[in-house]
Amino acid sequence: MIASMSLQQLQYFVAVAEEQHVTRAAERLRISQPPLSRQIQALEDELGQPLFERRGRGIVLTEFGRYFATKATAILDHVASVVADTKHWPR
Amino acid sequence: MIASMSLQQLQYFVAVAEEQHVTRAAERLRISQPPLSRQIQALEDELGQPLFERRGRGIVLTEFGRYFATKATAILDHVASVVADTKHWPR
DNA sequence: GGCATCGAGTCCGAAAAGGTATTGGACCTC
DNA sequence: GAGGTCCAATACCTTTTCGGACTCGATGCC
Repeated sequence: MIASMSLQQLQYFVAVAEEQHVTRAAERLRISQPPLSRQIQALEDELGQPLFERRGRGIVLTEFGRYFATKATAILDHVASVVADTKHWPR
Repeated sequence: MIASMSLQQLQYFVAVAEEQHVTRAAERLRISQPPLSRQIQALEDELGQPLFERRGRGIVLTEFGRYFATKATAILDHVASVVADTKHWPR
């Protein structure tokens, strides 16, 4: 079992990582800021280490966060390509 | 956006595909049979085509189902390897 | 026909996700 | 250095989703 990690969490995380800004990412994702903050925290709990440094005003990716962002992006790309492939079935 | 497909759905589907039996898969997944049937239906709805043929007693993978099972397994393996990698951070 | 098997349908309770309002800390300006 | 602003975190509540118990309908077996 893959713990409880979800694709949605990965999408949320990548959005925040790209924006480097929770509130802007929330707008992009069309949800409000608090649930997004909570999902990021939940993901950090699952991974056992922080993805962002909290800095009074704003957040910054940790080194681990940058590493994980590339992994998360790869997974999402993989899923997207599978979904795209299934559109062309039967081939 | 990757629609609403979830890793859990993929895990559920792969379990059913391997068992070729919803009730047994449900036992393996430690959930009851009705929610599992519903998740499979939801996945079929998202994909727009059936993964199994219903045969009064039991189910059988469609050709598309077999194809998608390989894709789903690959995604889950990918995710599992990423999770495993993160355990070894920093490296 | 009678019975066992198995997935689907129904209904309800539990858990998870999302929203609004607010707080607390940090930076900036004057 | 006090006030204002920005931004994420927290508290609290609502809504949606997920899971469980029970049942039904269909099928295969004797």
